[in-house]
Amino acid sequence: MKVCEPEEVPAPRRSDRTRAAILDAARRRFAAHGFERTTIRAVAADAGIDPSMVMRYFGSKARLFDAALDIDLNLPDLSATPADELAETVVRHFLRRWEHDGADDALLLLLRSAVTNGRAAQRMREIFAGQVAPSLGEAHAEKAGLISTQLLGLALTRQMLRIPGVARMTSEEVVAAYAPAIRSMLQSPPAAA
Amino acid sequence: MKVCEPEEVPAPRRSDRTRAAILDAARRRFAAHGFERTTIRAVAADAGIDPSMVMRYFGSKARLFDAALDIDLNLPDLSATPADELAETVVRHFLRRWEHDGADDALLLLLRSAVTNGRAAQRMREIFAGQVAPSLGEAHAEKAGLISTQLLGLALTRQMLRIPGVARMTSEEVVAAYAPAIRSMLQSPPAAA
DNA sequence: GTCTATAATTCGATAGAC
DNA sequence: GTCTATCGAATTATAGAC
Repeated sequence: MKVCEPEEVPAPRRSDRTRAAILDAARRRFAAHGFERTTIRAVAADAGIDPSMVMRYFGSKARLFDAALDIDLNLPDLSATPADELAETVVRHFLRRWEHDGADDALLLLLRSAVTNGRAAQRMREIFAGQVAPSLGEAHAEKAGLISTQLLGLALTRQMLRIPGVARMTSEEVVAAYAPAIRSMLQSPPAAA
Repeated sequence: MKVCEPEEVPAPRRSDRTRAAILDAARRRFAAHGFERTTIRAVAADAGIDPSMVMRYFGSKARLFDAALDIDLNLPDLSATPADELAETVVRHFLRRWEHDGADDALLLLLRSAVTNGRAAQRMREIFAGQVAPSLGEAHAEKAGLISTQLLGLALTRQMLRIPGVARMTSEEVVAAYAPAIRSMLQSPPAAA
């Protein structure tokens, strides 16, 4: 039995660390400035390596972008949460994320790119269908679009545009203001298709 | 009495038309792709003139951007609207705008630029303080931020990201889904500062 | 694997002819 | 007022040395 790797099991290649550093820097840059304003040079500088290494690992700026958009929102399973607690729970979940991660949050990264980039918008639709809707559980899956409006609107006004009336509220004030609106959406009958 | 101008009174200079064409093309480009992806060359091509004319009229890309962001949302005065009708009215107003103007709507132009451009975000805050809040009337001015979250979230999911669950609804289904949420926000007591 | 050097584009901005 | 021509800077991407 060879004991040459004291770290985790899945064989941490020597320069997977470089790859991860590039990806991390790219996500931060894309999140802060979107696709166009992000340069490979700046990503490489953040990662502490040479710009050509980015090309070597990811081939092109577009493929780096795709790799950066391969995102797991890491949502909790809310399918067992009682309907009357669901609204508060989901709002608190995202507020806590944004308090912790700030502008680096994966959802904000996607949002910032998706408004001017068709590929990012497509990825966002996939993520909402594959992660947000399942997280809410089958009972509320058809309301995922409506809930998304609330959460994305909140991300916009509070985290990105920083509109004073929303950005200055405390977390609990935000929960108190938005949870009733979300709850009313969960309770109302589904719209006919 | 000289009768050499058969048009409107305010003396339509010969090449105010050129200026207007540039501004119109710029607004469309900025709205579709944001600041960075918009090139002066493309704007000029859309307007049917030479790129150097854009420079002559506006000096720089940044000043063209500022001119394009000098926007009147043209909001109706809702201060006299009864509180229980306000929610439906404001949602219908924006849905009708977007049906008519599509992606060229001034609010969408601003939004698309504001998520990656600090100057556009600042302009958006000014416009919300100077146009949206006054439109709602003094009684609901402090709720302008919350209402903005709803409207911007709706703009995002329905017009820009086109998340299926929201984009496929009819106008009246959207009104029925969102108006109760907005109404509950207008009725709830203001959050403490 | 990492870096240097550079090719090939593209863009904002300027100068100047007509 | 409008256009031609072009500069200088920044960028993606490639080729190749070590």
